[in-house]
Amino acid sequence: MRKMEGKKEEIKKGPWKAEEDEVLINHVNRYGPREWSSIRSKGLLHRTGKSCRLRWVNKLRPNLKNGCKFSSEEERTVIELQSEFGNKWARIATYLPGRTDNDVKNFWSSRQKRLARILHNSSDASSSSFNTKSSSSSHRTKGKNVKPLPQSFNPSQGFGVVEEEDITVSSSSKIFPYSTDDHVDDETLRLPDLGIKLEHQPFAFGTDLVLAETSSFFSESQQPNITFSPDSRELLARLDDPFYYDILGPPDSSEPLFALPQPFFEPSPAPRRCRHVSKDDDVFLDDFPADMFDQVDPIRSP
DNA sequence: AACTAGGGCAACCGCATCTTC
DNA sequence: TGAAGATGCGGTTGCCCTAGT
Repeated sequence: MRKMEGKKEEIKKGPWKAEEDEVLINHVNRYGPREWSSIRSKGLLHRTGKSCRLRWVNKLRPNLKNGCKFSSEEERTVIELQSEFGNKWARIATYLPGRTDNDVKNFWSSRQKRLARILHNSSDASSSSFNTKSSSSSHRTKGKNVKPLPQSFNPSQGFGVVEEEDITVSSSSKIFPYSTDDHVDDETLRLPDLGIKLEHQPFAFGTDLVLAETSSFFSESQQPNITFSPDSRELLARLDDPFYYDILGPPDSSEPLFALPQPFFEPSPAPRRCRHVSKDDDVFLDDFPADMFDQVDPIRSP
């Protein structure tokens, strides 16, 4: 702050120029990746030390995979590690050579946004068929011409509200507000269309568990055409393990669960519990595994 | 061709932690 | 031992590009 007392120090912000990069690289070559603040104090650049460090770490460091999309292997790694560590991007990035914490963070953020949009559209679509058995064609919508989701449903009608401390998610949570006789449309997102029965299953469960529940929930005539990826099948096989559900801990446990052996879809160290369904869609998304749709193969159109 | 929504990405901000004096 | 500065990290913002309408 003392520096600010004299002439007003001009700190440059915004995109980096090639000349600035060159200066920064030269500095690192000479002194190593440290003493970032000295870059400004020496008058080499009018950037803060933080800015210099960030530029080096995210763009100029050798062996970075700049402009290269995440491979499926990297995606899987991120998903698994995120479920294990939570949003510890720097830590996760150490498992991904050539990737920075910013890369991982951006990747995850994009993914979350995509999921949120999908869920939102799906939720909207569902509301248009609420209590309207003949309205199955409205599932075809992709976020258009849909009514807002009712804030509360009658569980007896196949809908319901997840109350605070309520660990039972019936088929009627806001996430899956579908009546079992809703038509499963091939153009809409599969999962929420399935009328899923999710009793005693916190939101943290992944798609595969959900689908496993689903398969026993539908009558034979209602069985949707679901295909499973090899990974999904593997996970489904784990359902035979009687202790598998226990990894989530007791429903009212306030202890974090991440210390326990985890499958790869435990997204947050926060205790998994169903929260009150808010009007704000984003709230429930926080409790949702972002990779919930990843292992669902598309349903073939008839 | 113009407009819009969504995705990807770079960079900034605020806070936490570490290091140095 | 405490204060100040440096560094690290996660969240957020804003810009640009592209595809769809």
